[in-house]
Amino acid sequence: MKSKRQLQKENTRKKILETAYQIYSEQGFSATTAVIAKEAGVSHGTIFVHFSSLDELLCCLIQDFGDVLGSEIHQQSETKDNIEELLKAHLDVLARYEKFYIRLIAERSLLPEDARLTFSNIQSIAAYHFNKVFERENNIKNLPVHRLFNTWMGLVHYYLLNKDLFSPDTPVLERYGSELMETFLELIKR
Amino acid sequence: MKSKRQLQKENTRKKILETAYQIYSEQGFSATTAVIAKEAGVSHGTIFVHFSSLDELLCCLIQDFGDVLGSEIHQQSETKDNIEELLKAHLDVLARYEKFYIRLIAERSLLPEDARLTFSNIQSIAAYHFNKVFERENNIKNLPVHRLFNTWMGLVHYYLLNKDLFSPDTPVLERYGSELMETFLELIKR
DNA sequence: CAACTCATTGAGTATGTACTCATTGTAATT
DNA sequence: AATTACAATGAGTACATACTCAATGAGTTG
Repeated sequence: MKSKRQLQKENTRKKILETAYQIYSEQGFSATTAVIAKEAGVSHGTIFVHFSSLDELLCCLIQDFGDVLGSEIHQQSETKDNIEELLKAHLDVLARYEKFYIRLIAERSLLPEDARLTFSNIQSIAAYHFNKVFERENNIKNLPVHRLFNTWMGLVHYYLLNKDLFSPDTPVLERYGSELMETFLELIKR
Repeated sequence: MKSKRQLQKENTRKKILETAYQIYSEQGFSATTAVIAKEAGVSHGTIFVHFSSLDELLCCLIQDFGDVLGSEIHQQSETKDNIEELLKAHLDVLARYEKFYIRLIAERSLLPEDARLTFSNIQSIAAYHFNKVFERENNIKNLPVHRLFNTWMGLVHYYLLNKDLFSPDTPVLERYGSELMETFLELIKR
């Protein structure tokens, strides 16, 4: 049985993480502790009671996010056994976290080392499922699977990173998801 | 006839811009004025004699760079009339400015508005030449040219942005340029 | 209910960095 | 030669932001 205090502490921590997720999604990772604290409804100092530094908060957040995203991609991909469904599942998951995911890939170069690892992990999970499905397929271009995978990732990320050009107001994947799939499927067809 | 003073002033300005280009290429755009001044061998305040703010320096630099890169891509592409040569010319130019170009696409989201426009212009020039060459070609997949272009750009940028994974020590395009071309050419083949 | 624990507070500190400006020395002008 | 113009200087300022810590008051314990 948890005491009232423990619960409150956990709630505060969770509240900070959730708020940071929202703020970072909207403003990018240069958002300040002051903004996060205010929005979370806690005092400035409280953040540093729960996290020893901004970097640690960032790492926890991205780690958590990576875990969720990774497991979602895994789950969604697990049951798919044709390429089209796999791509669709992939895009569906990304679409659900689009804003944060864009920030992640757009500002990756400025993030702490740990955060980049998280990102690599997500890629690995996706790559794994790609391999499984693509190897079985034989009506596609004869290219190493990892090159096809990189082409797909490149295409998706290119649209996400250039959201301001492609789709400034509505989510990119909502608007262009099917076009991306269509293009890729057409390209890999033998 | 330019006076000694004018010449010195122009030289100093040029020196600052060149140094900034080098420093930003190595350290990214979060490098400080102090570092640039020191490396350029001028005092801190001199930077602000020539540029009213860091943002202005950045914009001048990126503008100049965009002009050079754009005109090089234009020149190199002008004479090419088959896809393979065009892709090669494109990669050759990018390879020559690889470090700076990577910083540009990696940190684009944090750059001032003007800088992003520059980037769009470069893309437009490349897109123009793509159109010219691709329209003539008829042994390729039946997809709108802009989608093929985006696929190519996505693929190239994906490798550049993940240089730390693909090729941490040597330039990415030197190592993977031909693989990228080969992949793309195979994909678009009907 | 008294003593104690501890999550929270927020004014205060430390640090980093863009930008200023009075001063200086050299080139241009008279 | 004397005067003026001005490029360059660098110590100093303003400001933003991560992080600290003594004080607080509600929760827990005996």
